Amino acid sequence: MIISLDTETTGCDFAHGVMPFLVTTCDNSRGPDAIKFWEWDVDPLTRVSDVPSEDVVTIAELIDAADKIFLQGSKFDARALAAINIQLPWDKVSDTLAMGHLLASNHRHDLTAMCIEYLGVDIESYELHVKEVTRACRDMVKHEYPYWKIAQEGDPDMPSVKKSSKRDEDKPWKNDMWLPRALLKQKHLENRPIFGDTTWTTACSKYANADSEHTLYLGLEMERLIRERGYWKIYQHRLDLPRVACEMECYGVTAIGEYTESVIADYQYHVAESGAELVSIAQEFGYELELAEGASINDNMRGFFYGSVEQRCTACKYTKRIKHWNGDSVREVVCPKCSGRKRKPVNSPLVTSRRDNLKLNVVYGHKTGSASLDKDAMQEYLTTLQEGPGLDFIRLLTDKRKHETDLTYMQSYRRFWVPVPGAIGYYRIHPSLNPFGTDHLRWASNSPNLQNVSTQEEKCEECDGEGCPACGGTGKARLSVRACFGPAPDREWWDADFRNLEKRIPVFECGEKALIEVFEKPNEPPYWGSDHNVLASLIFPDDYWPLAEVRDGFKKKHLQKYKKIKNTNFAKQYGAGKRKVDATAGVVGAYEKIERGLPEIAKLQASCLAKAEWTGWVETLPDRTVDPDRGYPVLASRTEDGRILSTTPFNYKVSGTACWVKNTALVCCAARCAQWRAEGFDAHVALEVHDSILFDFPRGRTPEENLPRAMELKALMEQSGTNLVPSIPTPVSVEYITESWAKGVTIC
DNA sequence: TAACTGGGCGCC
DNA sequence: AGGGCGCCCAGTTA
Repeated sequence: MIISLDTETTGCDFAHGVMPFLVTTCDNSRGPDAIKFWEWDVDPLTRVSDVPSEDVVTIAELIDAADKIFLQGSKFDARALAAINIQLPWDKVSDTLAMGHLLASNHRHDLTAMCIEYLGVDIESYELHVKEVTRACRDMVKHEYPYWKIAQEGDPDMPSVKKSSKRDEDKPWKNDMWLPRALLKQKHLENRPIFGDTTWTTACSKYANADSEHTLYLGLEMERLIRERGYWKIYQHRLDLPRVACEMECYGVTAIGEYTESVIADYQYHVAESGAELVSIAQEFGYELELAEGASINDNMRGFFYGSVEQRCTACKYTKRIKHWNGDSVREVVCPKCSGRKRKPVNSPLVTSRRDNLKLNVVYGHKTGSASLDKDAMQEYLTTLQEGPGLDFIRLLTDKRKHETDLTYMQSYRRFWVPVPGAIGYYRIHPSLNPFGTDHLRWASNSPNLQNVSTQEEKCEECDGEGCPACGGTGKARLSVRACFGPAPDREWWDADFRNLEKRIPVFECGEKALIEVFEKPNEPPYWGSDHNVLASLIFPDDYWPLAEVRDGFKKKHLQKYKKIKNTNFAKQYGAGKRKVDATAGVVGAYEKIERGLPEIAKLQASCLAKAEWTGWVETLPDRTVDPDRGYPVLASRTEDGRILSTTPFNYKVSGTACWVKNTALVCCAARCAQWRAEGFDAHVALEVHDSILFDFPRGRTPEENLPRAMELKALMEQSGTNLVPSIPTPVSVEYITESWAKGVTIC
């Protein structure tokens, strides 16, 4: 028997007690009883659902009897079922989300969109109805039962709920689909008039049942397509990912409470202090500054940067500030407030006053052409402005924005964390992981996203060496946000990074000689293991070659040029086009010089583009252990007018392949950890960040005790690269962490 | 008030 | 026209 299954829950925050309140299944008998569902009451005061144990038994038996189970986003259902003590048998699972990504990596992968794409069926009406009903109920509850626990931003039990979010799942009403049933029940209990109509009671179950029914037929159709296109082996292999993601999510990442709290307090103090200083500088200019929150800039601040125009009514208190920083002309008009009103028009004139304030030159953003105040633009001001209050202002503001960004991150970690039992002062964060969440093969992570934890450390400004009183001789004014995380007291972390993974893949695939030398002869001239040096030799040959025999010779003598080369290299890696490459390098024709100097890479890029323009997609390098003939298909991006976005095919192929390597490594390492756990060694995979994997081990008595295990995982990771066709050496470096994530010790 | 867009910034 | 993501804020619009 083949079944599909769908769960509706009271939210996404499983670590905070979220529960399923509806389970629906559909089998492939096509009979009248194909669809079954169980809907449970949710206590409106606690949001705990009342799940009869006989229902749990029935559902477990049904799952047990099934040969195959179709799920849309199996990781979510696995976690929901785990909350009612049902273990999902992963070997039976087929996931329509995984299939949707395989069949069309950059299309929408929600059930509604995929039903339209693959079945030609529109099931949106069910969702729209349940949305309408739920929102109406939420409004009623807000007035009549204000003490009911409906989903709201700021509720500590539902940290992922956001007022306005792009993700549907995070929207408040999405968490309250149990509400219509509860509200109707309450009204009935109180003998109060029933509202709405009979469809209200069933809106949620009808929606859920439509989901499970369509998941079944969608799943069957998608499996057919995957077989037809020859990706069956790859699909089977990909099905390991949601299971691993589920394990990682359940385990989570530990954070150090005391440190996080003290850094938050420290940053808050600094932000408040620099904020006050900024206001006072503006005051010297006679300008009433209103600072924006976080790293953002508001119109008031823009007025201070570029000059402001203010209009005041001569008769009333009306004032209007006009942004003239973008060149808007100012028309003098009559006051809109006290002119032309009901009685007789007064026509009070407005008085316009202009101020120059900081009078910065506008730095234009490259995307929209509008004025930009990002950190690049700020950097421009920092280097061009002369000493004075203006420069002070920019310096302070740059700092404040950075601190505020870090602050919001840390505050969100605190919102999501839960105490670690038995480890006072330690907390665990369970970010949601989506192995199918990007346009290529990277994983997405949210609530919170631990893939963007800042690594940047702040230098001590008063530092004059060893005996510095400000920093204790460390040279650091503040540790990075990364220091908020670390292993629990009886644990240790091993952080394994693929070295230059995305750079190695194309180089070894096409055999570009100079770059292979970089990787194979890291301690020899002329490149000394640095691909920056290769670019330097191409773009600044006259500067580079005389110094090529000395390690870091070019870097030391031409630091500014070296920095430009480095940025150019990064821009190139992420797919920058000709104009941007030339601009970053500061050399006209830099792009061509690179192309001529690295002809094999250029050929590979061209062939990726040609393939994408012909077929619309590229394939990652095949994996001989999965399917030696096929790689994973990744659709290229297209411009608005339908052409292939020329920068994406190569980039997608390379980062897709890199992630394939990391994904296969992750699966192997997770399996190894599971084996160790079965043997009594409690090892876990805690996190992945695109080309790195973080392992959480029990603390050894010495750093060496668990080293062999770490080396075994390193070897497993490295094996993934050699499984590619062609085989690619993918060395892994390993850090050992006992205190905080910012203080790793490089082992190899 | 909610939904949406744009800009900014963190990571790889 | 510099790839991928998530999150936050400001400002506009329905």
